[in-house]
Amino acid sequence: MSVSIKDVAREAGVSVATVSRVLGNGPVSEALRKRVEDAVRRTGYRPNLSARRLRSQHSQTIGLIVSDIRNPFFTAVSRAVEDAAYHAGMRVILCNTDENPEREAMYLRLMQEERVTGLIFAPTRETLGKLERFGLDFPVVLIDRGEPAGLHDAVILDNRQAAAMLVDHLVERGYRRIGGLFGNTSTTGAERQEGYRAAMAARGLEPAARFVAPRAEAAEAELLAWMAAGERPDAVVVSNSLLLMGVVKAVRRLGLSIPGDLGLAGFDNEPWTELVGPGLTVIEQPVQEIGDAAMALLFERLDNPERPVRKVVLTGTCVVRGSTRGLRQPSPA
Amino acid sequence: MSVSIKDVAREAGVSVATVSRVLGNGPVSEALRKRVEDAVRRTGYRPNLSARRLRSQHSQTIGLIVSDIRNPFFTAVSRAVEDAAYHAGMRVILCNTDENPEREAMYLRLMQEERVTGLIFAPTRETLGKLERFGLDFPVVLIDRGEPAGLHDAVILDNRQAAAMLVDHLVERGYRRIGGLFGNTSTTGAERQEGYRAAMAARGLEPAARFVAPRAEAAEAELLAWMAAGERPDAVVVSNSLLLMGVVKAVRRLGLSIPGDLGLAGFDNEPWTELVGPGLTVIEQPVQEIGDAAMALLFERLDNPERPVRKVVLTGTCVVRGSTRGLRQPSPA
DNA sequence: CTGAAAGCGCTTACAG
DNA sequence: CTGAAAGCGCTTACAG
Repeated sequence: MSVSIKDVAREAGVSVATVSRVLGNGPVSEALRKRVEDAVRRTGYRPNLSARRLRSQHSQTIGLIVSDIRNPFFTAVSRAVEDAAYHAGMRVILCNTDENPEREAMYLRLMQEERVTGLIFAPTRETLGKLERFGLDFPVVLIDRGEPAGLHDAVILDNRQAAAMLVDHLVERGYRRIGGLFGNTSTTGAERQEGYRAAMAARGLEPAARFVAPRAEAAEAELLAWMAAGERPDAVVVSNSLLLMGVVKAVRRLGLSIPGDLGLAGFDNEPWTELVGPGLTVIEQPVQEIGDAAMALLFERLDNPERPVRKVVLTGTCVVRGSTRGLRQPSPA
Repeated sequence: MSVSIKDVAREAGVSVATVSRVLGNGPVSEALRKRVEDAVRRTGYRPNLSARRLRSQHSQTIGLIVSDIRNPFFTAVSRAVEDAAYHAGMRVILCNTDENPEREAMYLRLMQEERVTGLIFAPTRETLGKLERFGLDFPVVLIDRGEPAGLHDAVILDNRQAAAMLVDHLVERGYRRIGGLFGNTSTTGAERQEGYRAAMAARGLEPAARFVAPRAEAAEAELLAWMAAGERPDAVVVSNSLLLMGVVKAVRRLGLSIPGDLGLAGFDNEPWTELVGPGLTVIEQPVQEIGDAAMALLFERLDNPERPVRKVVLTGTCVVRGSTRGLRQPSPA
């Protein structure tokens, strides 16, 4: 079919070993190197990566398994990972699980069949709990969700502190009945709920946390139900941007004004959060650093498989916008 | 290192050929099949895909090269492609070019080295013009940008008609000085500009088209400059969602109201377009169908390399929202 | 149905 | 610096 290293060798009048050395920067005389390079050009030769990987036993491949690349947090992280990978001459296999444990299992098997060099993985709680059973024989770095185990290197945000920041900010702006809406599949949602709860307790306020599936429609429905019930919150903390979008939709349908009728603060500084209503107050994660740190941990682990497990905890930034400006002043009676 | 087919054969007391047949659904007696399956379980064997691909000469791999997976149009298309691919037992290699011809060239070479079964590609105009020089020996289906050549199968939107729809809609809503802002690297931008221009001419209106790099910041800067100049448009047609975002930012900075001071209509029905201001009027592309059609063209081409080149042209839908509701009525003098 | 053997396209000690 | 040869882990005619 396509031209192989043998064809190039014949064309250049050298052995295949010499061709291989030219391609791999081995020691070759200038004269032969020139002849081989010409032959490569004439034949349009392209090395067969499957053969190279098989023979060299190096896949030069990093696996990256996330819940959904459409989540801008993962989009940004994946770009950082890819950049670092290509810098190191490696490729990246990207997989979306939609938080589905069956898909996670399928992709973990794929990673083994591809003989990946290492894996960067944002698992569901369920899969995280039984990760050891997969018998992975390559290093794994967890991102976004590292709790509670200490079996793998991990890069995570201080989710409790970040959620608490949002609560503290809302309290300072005069909100008191602050509800919390969290995703129910990841450890991230659980940790943010803990930070929310702790901050509320520290202020002597009554927490009101709800959990939903990580989809905008679920958040929208939940908020509609919530506002229809008796105990309306005057502000809501939301644990990710998908849910945040659903909340904004619900607020629109109800004809409520932000921040006058409802304060709103959430996670992830996506481009659109600046453009919606008065702008949404959000926690910005250091996505570039998260991707960089994950790759750094992976390479260090490859260098030294025996080094103790390490967890890198990064801190988010609170980007304050109009959505938390304060409640509408009640008109004098 | 890891367990190979030989280890499984030894463990099961059969030949490697039999193990291979069990894995590949070849003809094997029930008794041996059972022994092999047990041995696979005990050893935790996972086939080596590099070896399988090399020997079988089937990579079972589809290449997908797009400008930026963060562009929700490509995100949606890629999900459709991946679903179809996994249905056919194939994997997908996804590459982002950022509309950079050098990256496109690099990835085209990679596709050859991976010996992909076929490629789905959204090229820049520059690369499209010299695609033949790469000597690709696998079928290519172009998406999003197929003009002008007829050398490859392609799935495209009727961009001229879609842009004309937006112009017609704006005219019906009373806008007259309708500007157009287009991306300058893809054929898509060029075609939408043609549709815009034709529709304006048909209405006897003066077109005012501007081209910018496909980034939000470029669109923002361009619109700021535009509104500062003498001839202000009363509405703008924008050729993609990245630019649309930049335009919204500029409008906010200028303190203009949509649709009262400026009508706004663009491309791609992303979730956030519903949430910004009064909602943005956009063209929705049939993304699922585009992905499906591309995969169908690819498989048909693999079945029959000799069939004539085919181009599938799909039509967009105009989703009308508040951003084109009409100009503010001038207050009576 | 089953096994022995060849070979996919490379890389890499091993000699020279 | 260079080449002949072995072998990575599979699949697939070829016999039986």
